[in-house]
Amino acid sequence: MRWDALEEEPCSVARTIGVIGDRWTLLILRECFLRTRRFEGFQSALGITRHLLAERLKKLVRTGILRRIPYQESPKRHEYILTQKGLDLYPVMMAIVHWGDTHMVDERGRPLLHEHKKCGKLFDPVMVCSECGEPLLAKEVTTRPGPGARPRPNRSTAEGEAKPKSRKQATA
Amino acid sequence: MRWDALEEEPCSVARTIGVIGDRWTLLILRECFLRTRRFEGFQSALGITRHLLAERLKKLVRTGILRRIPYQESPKRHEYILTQKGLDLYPVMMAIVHWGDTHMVDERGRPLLHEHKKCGKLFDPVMVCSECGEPLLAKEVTTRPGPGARPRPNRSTAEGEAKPKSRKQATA
DNA sequence: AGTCTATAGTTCTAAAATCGAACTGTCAAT
DNA sequence: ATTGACAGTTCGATTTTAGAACTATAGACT
Repeated sequence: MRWDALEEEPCSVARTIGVIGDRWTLLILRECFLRTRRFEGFQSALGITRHLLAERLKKLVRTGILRRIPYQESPKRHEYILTQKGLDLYPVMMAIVHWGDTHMVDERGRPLLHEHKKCGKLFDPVMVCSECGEPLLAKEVTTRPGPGARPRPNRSTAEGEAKPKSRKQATA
Repeated sequence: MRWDALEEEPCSVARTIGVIGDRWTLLILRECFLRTRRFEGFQSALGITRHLLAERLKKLVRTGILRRIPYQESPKRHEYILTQKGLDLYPVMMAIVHWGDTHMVDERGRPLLHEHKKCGKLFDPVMVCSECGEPLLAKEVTTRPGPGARPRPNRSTAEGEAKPKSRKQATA
């Protein structure tokens, strides 16, 4: 599977990953949400090589996540600003932050706290159901094919109720 | 920046990305949430090389996201099951799915719909504030250093109010 | 006994991506 | 004339990934 093929898969996860699913891109987006806007700002904050940074920024502009806006003439200089499409990645970022806060912090605790201007409190992000407002748990959700569904490539026999014709079952 | 260094950064995004922030790992996790559990199942669903799949599964087990559980003896065979830590990645997955559903679908529409067993309806995932329950928007959130904060490496002069000593301002 | 299939890997070489460092170019300030 | 800020580009060396073949165990089939 080549990586430009990802964007044509009939799967919203695969398509999204095709655009933002690499390490540097995600870190660049973190910086965007922390208000970094300029080449040097990204470079010094991340330690990314200039070569890759230039390439990733180009891709983010090409995919409509960032906009490249001039902030001065002579010499021409540009800032990279999140578009609405880019801002819509906020839940992805917050979900990542929150998982890290929950499972990856060291003894010092969280490096960053978030305050919701609307209610004035420090908060955690919670993923809820748009219909009933309850927090979402993986076990309480089922999926079904949507209008854009296509048959998945062979998942063969590896799935399901594990019917190994007559092998000794593990006791776990 | 080497990649094992990511997990020691004082940033929950960086640490999380150090664990799940590559393309194959995210796709493997998608499969996990779609109930794939076995080596062959992942391999045929994803088209990943067996070499990389083995490596990524090992890492996911090592980081406590998957558990490797025997399901038969002779020959020994194992399934890869999400731990609670892994299940907690559900909001990350759903945020990615939802962004893809919003910004990356083709004319056919969504490939997959989600039903919430609790309320019985098809839903979208919404990220809300744990304190007031309102949907979270990037612009309505401010950050402050938490107990685990450490000074960030030089973000130098690239930030802030863009005070180019006296250069011609762009008109944008 | 020999062969086939299922499953879960490991090994190897070639191709692609990334790193690290240096280099280019514009313009203001000194 | 030189230096510094900024935004890249170029290039050889290193690391990762792709793609294919190979190993191993054991039941089923002939």
